[in-house]
Amino acid sequence: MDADDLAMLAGPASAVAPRLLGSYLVRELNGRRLVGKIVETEAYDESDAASHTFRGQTKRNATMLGEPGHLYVYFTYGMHYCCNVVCGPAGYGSGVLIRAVEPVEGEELMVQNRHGVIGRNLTSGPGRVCQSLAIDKTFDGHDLNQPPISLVIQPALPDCDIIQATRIGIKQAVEMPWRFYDRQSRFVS
DNA sequence: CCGGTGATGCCCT
DNA sequence: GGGCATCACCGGT
Repeated sequence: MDADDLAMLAGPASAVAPRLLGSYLVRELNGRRLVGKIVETEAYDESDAASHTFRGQTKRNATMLGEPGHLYVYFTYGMHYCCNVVCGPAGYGSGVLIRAVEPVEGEELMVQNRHGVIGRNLTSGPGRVCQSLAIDKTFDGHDLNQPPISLVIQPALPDCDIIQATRIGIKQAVEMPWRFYDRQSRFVS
């Protein structure tokens, strides 16, 4: 990421979320590279009742109020990790949940991380993304400009390929249309 | 293909 | 002590 990319991430989550479609999440693991193309995202913002930051800063969500371009990882439902790209200015709690990626490189190792799951279910869903790329809470706060997890921004998808919809799995603010996915991808949750 | 449900642990109230 | 930004598995279609 260069200075322009970081400036983009400092913008509002609802603008960053569609902009991240088509970019790459790169994970270096055991000397190998795992690359996933981001194909589904959701925006979360402190003005938003579904967001972890809605009720202010806590020990769990502190990363989300930090510097844009870092990774916010949280644990949920007793067994899954989910990861977000922190966005917005420092001090403002917002981020973009990575809900699905498409394997681009290192698919065999992703399958191994997922205990043999193959096909669409390999990486379609936020818990699956983290498991396939071996991302856990130890990476909460990680700078996405540094190995072993980095974000490589690609050109924006054309508008005609971006579908906007309501978010999944939440009980608050269900009507906000802050989920975005790539129409061309079969790896959407 | 679809909906229901059990698993399971941490954070917040 | 309740609730959760989920997943895998099961059964019925």
